[in-house]
Amino acid sequence: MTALSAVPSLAPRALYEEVAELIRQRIFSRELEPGSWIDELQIAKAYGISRTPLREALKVLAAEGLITMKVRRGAYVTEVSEKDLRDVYHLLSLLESDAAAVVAQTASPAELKKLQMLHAELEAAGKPGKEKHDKFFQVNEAFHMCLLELSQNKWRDQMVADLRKVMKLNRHNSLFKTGRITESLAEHQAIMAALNAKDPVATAARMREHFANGLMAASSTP
Amino acid sequence: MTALSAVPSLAPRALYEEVAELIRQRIFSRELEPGSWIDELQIAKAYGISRTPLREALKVLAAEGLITMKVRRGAYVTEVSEKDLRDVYHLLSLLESDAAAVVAQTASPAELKKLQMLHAELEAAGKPGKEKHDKFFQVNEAFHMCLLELSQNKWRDQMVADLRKVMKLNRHNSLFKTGRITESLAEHQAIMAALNAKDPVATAARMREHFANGLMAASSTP
DNA sequence: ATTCATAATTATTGATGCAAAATATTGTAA
DNA sequence: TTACAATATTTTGCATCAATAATTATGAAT
Repeated sequence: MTALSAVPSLAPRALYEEVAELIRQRIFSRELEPGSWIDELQIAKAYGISRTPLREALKVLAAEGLITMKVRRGAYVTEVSEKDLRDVYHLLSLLESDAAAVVAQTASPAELKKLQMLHAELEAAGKPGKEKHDKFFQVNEAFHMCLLELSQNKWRDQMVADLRKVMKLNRHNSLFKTGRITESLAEHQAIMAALNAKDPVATAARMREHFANGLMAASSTP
Repeated sequence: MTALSAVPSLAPRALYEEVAELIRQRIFSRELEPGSWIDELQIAKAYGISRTPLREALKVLAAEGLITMKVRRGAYVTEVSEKDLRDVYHLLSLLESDAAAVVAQTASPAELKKLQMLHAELEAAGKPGKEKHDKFFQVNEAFHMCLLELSQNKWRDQMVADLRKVMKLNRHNSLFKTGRITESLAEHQAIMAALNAKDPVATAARMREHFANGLMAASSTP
């Protein structure tokens, strides 16, 4: 679902956006390690572009928190501490559980069905034996993002998206953790049940539990 | 050669940062109105700078949500709808009440004293007769920001700061509203009491009420 | 007179060049 | 040999320049 091959006629993105996405992926894949310096000249040359759009892309990534700008010293991939990770996780829990409560109150039958379908897709992707973990994580993110969108608050969408990007900076990240697939599916199941019951308080509680468990899994593993 | 006063302060900021701050202020003062197009050439000429740092500044402001970039159409000051305002307010309430709960649990006596002093300053600034509303709003923001900082989550600090900037885009903004000074002081008093009692649940509840009242005041006034 | 097409103007976007600043290197002296 | 200073190189940051895309204006044809 990368927008790298986006149709230019329908979704014309500026070059700095494209470059930002490319660097994002290089950061997530840890090709660019946290703490490392970003060589503007080298990257510009590698991509065959000038430094101008590259520098604009770096500003965008800095605003997202993925890189840190130091005056007269250039751009560095952000290093996230254990505390940073906990802090960001706490905020994700807060924002997403609130969003889930909103959806429990406002979702139409069709919207609930859409979530149910994504959940089914998630269960299929999480079947033991299958080793398509990428698919699981992708659908998992789609589920969370769908819930977010249904809560109809674009400002929260943006914040959660940014926070999730920061989470991806960390190698030991429960959002990407294997081995918690079964538990995660059960928790999603509980969330869906609360949503179908249109119980905002229970939905928020289930979502908070989902995050709390994820955090425990992340911190218990070195 | 620049028209900007390049004061070499202790924390030297890049030109694009300075320019971003200047444009921020022009947006807050409504010199640049929401929806209006930002003339790069004119501003660059007015500030006596080139368009390169200006464009980087615009990228920063776009990330904050203050301006919106349209492909091949330049930058526009963001227009916030009534719904946007409610959405942002909702998030501020969520984030700040959670922060308050954290502070209720963790604040040291010295930190509580610092908050108490800011509260006293706020009461002094809000005394009827005095017409220094600017002072009141300034101390009010300082109080909220101090609480935020005490909750020790820089990511939340950043998000709240950005959201508050978006709030400032709106003219009818309860965060700046006069006439609610007395009520606001009483609510702050209640928050302080809950903080001193080290009761996180009550503190969060008082903070939520504070925001709910602020929203009502904002929406009831045209 | 209205509509469509083409040209011209205008504004955004990307490239290149230059100066200032910070770091690395080398040389000298103690 | 080590420490300090001066020089050289690297790199950021800003300015200027060129090209591309879009909008507006103008003209012709129906």
